[in-house]
Amino acid sequence: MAQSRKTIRDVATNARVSHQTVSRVINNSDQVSPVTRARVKSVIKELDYRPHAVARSLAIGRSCTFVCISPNLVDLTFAGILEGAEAEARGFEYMLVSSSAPDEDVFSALIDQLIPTSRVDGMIIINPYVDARHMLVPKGFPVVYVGSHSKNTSISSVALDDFEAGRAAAQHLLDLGYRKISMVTGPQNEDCTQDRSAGYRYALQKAGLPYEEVNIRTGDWSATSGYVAYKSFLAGNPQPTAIFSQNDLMAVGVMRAAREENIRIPSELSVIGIDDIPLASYFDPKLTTLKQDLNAIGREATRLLIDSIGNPNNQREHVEIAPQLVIRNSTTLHKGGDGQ
Amino acid sequence: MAQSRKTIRDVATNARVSHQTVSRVINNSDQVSPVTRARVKSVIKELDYRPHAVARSLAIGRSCTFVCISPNLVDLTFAGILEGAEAEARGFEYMLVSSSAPDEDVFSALIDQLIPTSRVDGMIIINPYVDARHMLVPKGFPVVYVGSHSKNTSISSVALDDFEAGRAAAQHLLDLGYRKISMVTGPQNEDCTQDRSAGYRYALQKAGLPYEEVNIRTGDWSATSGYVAYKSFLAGNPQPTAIFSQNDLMAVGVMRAAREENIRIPSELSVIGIDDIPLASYFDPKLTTLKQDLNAIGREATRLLIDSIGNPNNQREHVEIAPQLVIRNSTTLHKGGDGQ
DNA sequence: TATGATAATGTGACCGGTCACATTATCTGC
DNA sequence: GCAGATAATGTGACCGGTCACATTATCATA
Repeated sequence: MAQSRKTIRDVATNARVSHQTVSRVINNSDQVSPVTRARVKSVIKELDYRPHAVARSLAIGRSCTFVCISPNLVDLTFAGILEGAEAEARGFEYMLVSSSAPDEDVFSALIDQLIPTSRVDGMIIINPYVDARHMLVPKGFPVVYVGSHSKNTSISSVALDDFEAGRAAAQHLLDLGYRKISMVTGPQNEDCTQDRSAGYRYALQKAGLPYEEVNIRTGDWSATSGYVAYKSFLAGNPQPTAIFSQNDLMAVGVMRAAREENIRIPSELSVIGIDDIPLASYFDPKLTTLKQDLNAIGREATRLLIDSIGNPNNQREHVEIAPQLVIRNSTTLHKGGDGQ
Repeated sequence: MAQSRKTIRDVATNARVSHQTVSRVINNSDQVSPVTRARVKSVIKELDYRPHAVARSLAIGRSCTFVCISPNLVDLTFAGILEGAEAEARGFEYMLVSSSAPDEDVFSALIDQLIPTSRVDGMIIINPYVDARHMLVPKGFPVVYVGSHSKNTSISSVALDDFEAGRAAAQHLLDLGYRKISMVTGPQNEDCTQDRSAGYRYALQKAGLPYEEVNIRTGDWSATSGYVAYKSFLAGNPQPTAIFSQNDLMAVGVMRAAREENIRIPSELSVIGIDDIPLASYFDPKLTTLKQDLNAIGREATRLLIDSIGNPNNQREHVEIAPQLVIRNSTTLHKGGDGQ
């Protein structure tokens, strides 16, 4: 009863034209007379014909699909980027699909399933240097990195302006009168950790303050690691009065640890993060932070990918998205003397 | 220089067999002699031949790809489900791609881009009743719903055991001695809201307590709506002493609002949520909640989808994943007399 | 009216696999 | 030693589009 899928040739027969003419109508070629076009279009509607994307991909040699691979999906940062990238891709008539690769092995398997098999035309990699994954992409395949500078001249990348975020965070605390500013960083091997640290260092230097290792702790972006970092600060002397956490999650961990020690925030300890996670204003106190426009980052990534497919030989581009200071209640004026 | 893609026929020529024999080797048919198989395999390796997934899809008429569409990606609940579904699909040699559809229009566009074009073989829809999206899927196309009972006998679904979650949450508060238990619900038109409410009602009834509208507020799952709900409770009398929030986010909003009113949690107000969001133990106090195993829900969704493709005529299945009570610090024994 | 340019349409091969079926080689039993 | 079964392999069409090129219709110009 229910006849099988309609093809371009069914339409052709019904419209008394060749299959090629139908193809022209579908692709809006101007090589078709108005009357023929109308007739074909009406048959298409009548038969409820839909072009077969897979067949088209095979014929033109492109899948019109991008993939975005992130280390996981539950990190809100990644999810926000993904949404932006997806929306932008839709506008270019590309599909964006996403997959997560918790480790190098899964990543490698995904690459193998997607690239040599021609399933995707391009790829957005979030955090390419989290492990050796950037090594696994076939040379020459269109790729855009998100969250890291690409160290490869032929690959574009987008990221938060991490240097500026680090600088602005430190500067905010300096502006409030703190002279000793502690910092909890992300993993040291990640670009954004290094850049945020460099910004922090720059702000201190400009203020004539020394950069001291004793004020630094390394975390792994998790709230738990922020918690641990704060406990570790307590072992030192003097106690921190202002902490710049390189992301909000760790800042949340810091605040929890401080509460357990009965340290009041912000009166005894100012805390600033980076990200502006959705729940930032639901913690106690509401978290001061540098917002990153994840959606913009995602959109930009797609744009760069489309660019690099259009002009394979053009120069790589590195785009940085400006952070935005959001002052809430976890930072306040330093009132305990002149600090350190 | 760089010659183009190797095909099955290139391999055939080099191995001095027909293309069909190569195809047999690739698909592990037992109709190939060991010696031929070895020869073909070695040529495959030598030429670094990779099968073209798109061509294969066209030939066999299936794409071996599923899509999971959620209202957005930034909701951690959805992301967790996605991760589970993705991992399970990989095991079945299916790809799972994900896309988000904020509204009915985008959803409809996605459907059109994916289904009639044969890009995907099946679909997981998270929150199919959030708007009219469940109406938009072509009849007969393999679909699994997540987060709602399917009202359609031919569609399988997976969800948290929402009734049980509602019951257990209310029961936990009853066990602590509360007799008046307020509730903040999700949108009334959603299945899971109704089921969680029914569970709550059941627990009250079993305890011989009346169900009173005055103790109920409707939210939209957002922290903000929990905040608003609590403020609204304050307008009533007597003040709530125990609140069951149908998700953690709204519970967080309730806690923030309570703090603003200098209501101490849990001594003056016990709060319980549902979800166990990753940050649940970083709020102050740490949130008592009913954990839902998102990963399991996702895995189950994929399994059901594969089932329904394998046996198109079999009965639909509705799977419920049990919640798990996680007691933290936002609930405590009722000590103000016997309550209401 | 013949000529060439242009617009509109048609033809068949092709993308890279798989399928159904045909063919050939090998083995078994009588 | 040969029929018949079975294993191993080959052949060509096909999935549903697009591409390059061929053909025909239409028109302006000399």
